[in-house]
Parts: sequence; structure tokens; C-alpha cells
Amino acid sequence: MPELPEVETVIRTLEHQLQHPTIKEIYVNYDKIIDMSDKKQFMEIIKHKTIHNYSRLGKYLIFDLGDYVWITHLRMEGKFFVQNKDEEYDRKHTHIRFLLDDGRELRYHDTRKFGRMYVYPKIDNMESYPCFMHVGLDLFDPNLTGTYIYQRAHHRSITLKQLLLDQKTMAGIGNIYADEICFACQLHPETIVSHLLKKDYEKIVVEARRILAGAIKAGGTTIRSYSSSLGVDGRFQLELKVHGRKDKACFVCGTTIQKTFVATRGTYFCQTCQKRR
DNA sequence: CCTATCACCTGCAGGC
DNA sequence: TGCCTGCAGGTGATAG
Repeated sequence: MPELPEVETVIRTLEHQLQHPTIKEIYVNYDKIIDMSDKKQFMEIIKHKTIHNYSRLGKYLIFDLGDYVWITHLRMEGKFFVQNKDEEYDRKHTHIRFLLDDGRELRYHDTRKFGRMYVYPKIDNMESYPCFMHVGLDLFDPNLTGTYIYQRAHHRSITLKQLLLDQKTMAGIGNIYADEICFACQLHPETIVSHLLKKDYEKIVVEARRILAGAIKAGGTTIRSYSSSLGVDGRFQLELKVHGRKDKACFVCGTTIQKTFVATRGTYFCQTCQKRR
């Protein structure tokens, strides 16, 4: 599912639905999701903890457990469901369940099993958690500016699309929004970033924030008909300008939208509106 | 240091 | 219908 807007929607929805439950028990059916050498330790630490606060960094969900933090990345298809503990569920794809003190369960569902969870003793500077080793500033972090990205990127020999997907440069953008950002900036996704000007970088930040903020407002993007998780079906797919529109007419100029692969990722663009630098 | 490629998993759509 | 291939909103490890 998730890029930044979907993760933001999930964390807000979970906070609204769960508030501040205490986890009474944890049931693990597939333990590779727990990305730690000692899975038992993860379970022991989580048990009896209360979720005090909900937040996010890039595409990571962060649950504040007081003296510990529990971090989850949904990767491609991870979903959380909140259901009464007696309610039936998909046993084939539900890998971890958290029994709560209010009689409900928080259930982690993940068809492809790519998602990952971590738990760490809480520290002040979040960026020091091992799972954030390759994660930089969140797209909405005020310290992230055009100048900041320019300094980090202008000497590199990668394409714009690759830069947008690089979580160490800007955390939160994924394949769908990367295409939308390139379109909004009127830049070809294969533009080499060293050819971009400082003002291009400024525009990239502005457009990226504008598009992702709009997507958050719409509750995220839901494409491909996966079963929806509670409250997590968005409406932003109605506003996508290029992604998924192969062979359709560009909304701006009518040119047929092209699909190619950039660094193995399906990439959509308008060859008329989007120019290489 | 850098970039490219593979590996991790499963389900589904499309072609034959 | 059944089989095979390619593709999917991600990222870490490894190879060059």
C-alpha cells in the first residue's frame, strides 16, 4: 500500500480507533516480519506496554510505548486491522495479532510478507534507531529545503526518479508520487539530477509537498483492488495525473502517456509536458 | 564512495 | 480451463 500519505492516513486512523490501549498478549504466526535477532525479546517487550503516542517518519509507523518504541514498515502490502478478538480473520495472511485490554485485537495482515517491525529502547534522537540508518529527513521536515537537497544531490549521476525514491535524501516518496512530482515539475523522470538547477530543486520540494499534502487530505491513494483495511481506502487515485495512465491522453496537452522503466520501476510520463534537462 | 542488480514473497491479469 | 510470464504503491544485501 503505502507511501507517505497512506502511512499518515494509517497512523491517524489507528490513533483514532485505538487511542491508548495496553497490549495484553501478542500472537506471532510468521516471525520474519519481526526484523530482530531475538523475536522472543520483541514479544516480551511489547507485552503489557501501552501505546502512548502515534507518529511517522517517511513511510515508517512509530508507536510510542513509553520507555520503548515499536516501529513498523508496511512495505508493499502490510495492513493493520482493528477487530473484536472473536471476529473471524484471514488466517493465511494475518501474521501477527496484538490482543488489547479493551477486548479488541490489532491484526497485522501482509500478503507478500515484506513488512518489518522493530522495537528499541526510546532515545531522544530518532534518527539513531538502526532501522532509520538509510532514512533521512521526512519530506515535511522544515529542515528539508531545496538548498538541502541540491547540496546532497547535484553531484550525483542518478535520474530524478531515482532521487525522489531515495529515502535518505527525502523520506516518504514512492513510485506513484514520484511520477506525479516529475509531471508537476514538467521534468522527464530520466533527467540526470546533476543537470538540474537550484531553482528546480526548490520547485521539486514545493510540488512534492503540495501533491503529498493533497493526497493526505484525500485519505491517500488506493489502486489495484486489494481488500481495504479499515479506514484506509483513499480517493487520491482520482487525482493522479500520469501514474497508471499508459496510452491515455495527457490532461494538459492530449499527448499519449508513455510507460517505461526507470531503475526497474514502472514509470509514467508525458513526453510533451516533461522535458529532460 | 557510487550505482546496478538481486532477493525477499504472493497473487493476479493477460497471452497462448 | 490451465499454464506460463510479467508485474505489483519497498528496501536491504551484495556485486562490480
